[in-house]
Amino acid sequence: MAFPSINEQMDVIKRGTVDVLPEDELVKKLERSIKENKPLVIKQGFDPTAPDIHLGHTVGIRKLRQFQELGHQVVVIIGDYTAMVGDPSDKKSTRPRLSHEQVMAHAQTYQDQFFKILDKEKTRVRFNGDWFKKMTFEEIMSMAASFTVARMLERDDFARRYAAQLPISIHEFFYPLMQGYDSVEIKADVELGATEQKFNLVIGRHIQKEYGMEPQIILTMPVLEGLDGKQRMSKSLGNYIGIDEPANEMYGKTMSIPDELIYRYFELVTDVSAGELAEIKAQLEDGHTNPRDLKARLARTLVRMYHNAEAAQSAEEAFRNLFVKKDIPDDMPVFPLKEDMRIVDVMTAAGMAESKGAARRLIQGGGVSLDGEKINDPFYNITPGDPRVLKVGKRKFVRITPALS
RNA sequence: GGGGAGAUUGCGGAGCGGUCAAACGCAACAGACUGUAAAUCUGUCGGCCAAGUGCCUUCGGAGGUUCGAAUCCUUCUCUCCCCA
Repeated sequence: MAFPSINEQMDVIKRGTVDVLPEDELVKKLERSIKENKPLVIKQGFDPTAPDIHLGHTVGIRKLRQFQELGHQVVVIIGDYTAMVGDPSDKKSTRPRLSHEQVMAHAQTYQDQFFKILDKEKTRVRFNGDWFKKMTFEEIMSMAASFTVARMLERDDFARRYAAQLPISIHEFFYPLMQGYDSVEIKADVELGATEQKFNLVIGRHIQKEYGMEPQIILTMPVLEGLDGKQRMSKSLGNYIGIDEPANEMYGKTMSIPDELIYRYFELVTDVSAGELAEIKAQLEDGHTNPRDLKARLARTLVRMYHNAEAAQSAEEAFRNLFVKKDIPDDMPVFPLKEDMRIVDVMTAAGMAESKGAARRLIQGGGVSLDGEKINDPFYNITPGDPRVLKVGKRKFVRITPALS
């Protein structure tokens, strides 16, 4: 197999990348790979702590995909053992430890989703439990001996937690060591991770040296901000776009990102070419283009990537009808009504409000309408007559129909 | 091993015997304005009841004192700090 030239490879590798450390070593590795016609081993680890992959994860996965396209060997590590520790990076507290069963179940759904982006044939998947569960205590001690507490405490989050008098459990110190040891096991040439992973990635270099290996290159990718534009995209913060989400959801969520993120999303999570990227950037800055239109293009692009062109088209139409023309959506959940019910009861029963109190407050706050008419009376009675559309907030709709009994 | 401090409603953080479902800030939700963007302004922010000086659950867990406890006592669990 012929590899592209060093420059071509570096251009691809550096798109969107924050750090390549050290860059000259990477160039050397690439040179050697071309000379010996041998692919580099590219590693990225994933904690199967949450079962859904969202756009934030795809930043790294897509970089792996690019390496595959360049002809290199991608190894995805499922951190079944490390997940039981829980990565303390960027967390202010100890994560709950997961059971091995939970982890394995998550791992399966993870893999299904990986291959929406990665080429399955060209990907090796390894579980780090494969080697960790066989380790003797002696081996664990020698691994632990390769690193000092002082260096461990240099790490930002540990330092912060220590200073803030928050608990740090000993087992959390194992996380970076284990991740580093994974690189030893698979003889990684390059390890990819988010910027917050930098410390862990550097430890990988350190440990590889301890084990007499050539250290890996570390490549850090930015952490993608979520829908709120401030915090990292994450499932637990609820500000994410999942790659398995229905087309309309995906489109709508994309439209709600702040304008400042439009370019970043194009750069990090879509395939638009370098030329198009430059054009988008220019349009965002020229003051003539409505950022909304670029955002719509982003939304279409994403839906096309994870669904298809028709879905993108219809999601866009649905979005326009709903929010530009303020029509009601075509599809909405149906609530069968058997007998008269008060509106607050319907809202709670249909899952549109957490409690009757909350429903009442929504009504009093003017957030509820029935067939387009604002309802102000929390005791309003709905009768199972004609089908009616109940709207709560901006985007919760339910169609009330008489129950067929 | 010894001594000290602490655990409050999503988070931070007041409260230190009744007036506490618990100040304030953040987040969140709804409304106005918009481009389901941002910023700003307004309202809400434990649950239940046709809604009131109403009832129920909540201030780490379990007991106790008291007419009355987030507040006092005992004990347990967890955390942090200092000493060894």
